[in-house]
Amino acid sequence: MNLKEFAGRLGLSQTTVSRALSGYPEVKKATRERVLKAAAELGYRPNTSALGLATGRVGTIGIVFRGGGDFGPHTSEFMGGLGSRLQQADVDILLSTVDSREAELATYRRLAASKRVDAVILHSPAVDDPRIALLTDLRLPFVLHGRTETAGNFAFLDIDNYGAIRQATDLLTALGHRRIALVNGHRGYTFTEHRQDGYAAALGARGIGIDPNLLGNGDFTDEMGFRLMQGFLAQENRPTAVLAGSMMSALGAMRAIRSAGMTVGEHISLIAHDDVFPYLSPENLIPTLTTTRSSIRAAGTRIAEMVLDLLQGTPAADLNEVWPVELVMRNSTAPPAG
Amino acid sequence: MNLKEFAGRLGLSQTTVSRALSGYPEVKKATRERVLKAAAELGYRPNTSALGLATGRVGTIGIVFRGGGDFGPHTSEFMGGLGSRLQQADVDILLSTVDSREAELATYRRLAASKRVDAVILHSPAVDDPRIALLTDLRLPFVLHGRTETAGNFAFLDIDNYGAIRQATDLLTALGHRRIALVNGHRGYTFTEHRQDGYAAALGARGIGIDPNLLGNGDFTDEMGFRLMQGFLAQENRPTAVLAGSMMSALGAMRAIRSAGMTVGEHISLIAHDDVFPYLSPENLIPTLTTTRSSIRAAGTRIAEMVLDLLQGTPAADLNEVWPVELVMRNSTAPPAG
DNA sequence: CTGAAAGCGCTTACAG
DNA sequence: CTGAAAGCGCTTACAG
Repeated sequence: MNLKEFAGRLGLSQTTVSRALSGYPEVKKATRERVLKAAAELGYRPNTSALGLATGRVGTIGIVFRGGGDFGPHTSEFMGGLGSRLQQADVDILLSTVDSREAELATYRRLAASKRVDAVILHSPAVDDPRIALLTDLRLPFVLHGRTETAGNFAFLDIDNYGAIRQATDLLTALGHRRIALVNGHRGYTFTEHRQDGYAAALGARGIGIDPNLLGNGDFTDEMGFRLMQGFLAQENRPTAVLAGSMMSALGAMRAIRSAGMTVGEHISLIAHDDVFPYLSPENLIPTLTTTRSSIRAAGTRIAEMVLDLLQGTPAADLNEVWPVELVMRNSTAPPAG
Repeated sequence: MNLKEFAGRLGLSQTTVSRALSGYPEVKKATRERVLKAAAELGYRPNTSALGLATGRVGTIGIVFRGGGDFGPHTSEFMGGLGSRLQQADVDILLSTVDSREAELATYRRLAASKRVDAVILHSPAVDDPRIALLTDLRLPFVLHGRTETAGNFAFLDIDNYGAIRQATDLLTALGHRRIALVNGHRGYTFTEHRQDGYAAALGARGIGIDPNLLGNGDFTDEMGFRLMQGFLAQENRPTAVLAGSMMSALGAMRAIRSAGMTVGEHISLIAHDDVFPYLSPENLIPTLTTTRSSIRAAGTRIAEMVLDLLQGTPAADLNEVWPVELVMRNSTAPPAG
């Protein structure tokens, strides 16, 4: 059923019905109520394409993922938060999958040219990220999950990765550890660099140099945590503590430690970064895990609000947030053994 | 830039340009090539809303998730497969998040009434699922991931959950196990029931009765696997083997077994269903895990093809597939301990 | 407070 | 092989 038919049934003009539905003030209260009631009863909804053509707004926010690796548990949590908040505003998410960085850029061009979305969410920023310039150029509004050094003012929400790892490393050095391994993300991403900076600063404060053999980079997966940890343990001068970039990496690291016949929280201390997965709690591991904690789902929710604000006209420069990260001590951290 | 401007630059009518872009045969080859080249150079793309209005097709497939629980690692893998295939056809995914079953039904009504999507993907079907009737009624094309007993012919892709668990249970009984626990999904879902049926059939074939105390239902999470397994182990007459519904449940079950001072593949045999997570391989666990294996990502890819076929006019009745599940023996299964 | 009509940017029968 | 024009279903200045 279209507007014409719907208005016809009510004996009103399309104009009045449209205004009643959009909550314009000029419509008599009784008329509006009648229209709203009928719309609910008959299930009338404006055609999205027509609405998009007429207003230039389509009620959709885009997000692009790289097909394979990107689509992990972190993404799920983030999308859960993002989606549930957007849904309250009747905004949907348009999800595009791409195979490469070039394809990602091409997708933003496509989305902008075809006016398929009102804004996009950017994620996993690199220190120097070409997407910022592209989107600015395309005049496609966006909110960045993370930060970048790229100039320009734009909306973003990041967590304090530097502070998180700085705190965690400080705890370990305070306990007496001097050989601390870091299971980090891929080089070049802002969060990876910030974490390494926090690590370096904490070690520097204790006069401990950085041993490149204790630095590992890779996906935040069980598999990669296992492999990197095995590598650390195979070294002559093995670490007495590890910082794991995610709960997944931590699971892998714990397996590697156990298979080497050692015990977490006794022979090796472990601190993990916890994005708060409802199905994988550090409280439930054995031993319970000391973590740096920040909910990625909450970040998704907040970013949804930020993008809605942006579309309402809030200046991007007013939509910048950096969230602190909490260090939660549990049983996986102890002074170095003997 | 819109069609009018773009056509103007080329000195052609909108009609001809539109036809060239859509690959209509009536356009002279030289003209078409000139148009295509210019479109690529100038980045011209038809406005999606206008295109949707004119053709009734919007190039978008919808999928609805329940905000909290639905959005787990299984979803990620599925979406990865779905998205990468749809992207090749320049089709995007519209993702809606809801809080309840009622809200999900309301969302399909909204999507249909506002013509926001060309089709939807349905997932997690219940044995008797009201969504089938609703979508049929709304004439919104759909492909179901899973099966249901509901009448009507519609497109679906499911895996043979019955056969998977039947095989797995047969292996355990053949090894001599008689007390076998089942960590299953929530009751009412088709896959849960099919799995339980396969389990019951295998036990029945050996004359073993079903002990309700060995049946557990819940989310496929580490947490739930841990809790259910703890419950099984706390029983007087504890099981000697367990079937875990997912790799996540298996991780939790393994932790529970270890914390009870027992060893998987020695004191307790374990078979997990593996949806093939790239970051969590049964080969890498200790011991390596015997699994029933079926890639949920591959299912997503295939469902993408099915929905594209459906929109091309393939009858839904021709789009029904049930995939076999492979049993892969590794080291977590052994005869019951003395 | 309400309505007739132009316009958003396409596609596609119809005419040539 | 190409084009002028109607039509898809809305919103919104403009007029009353």
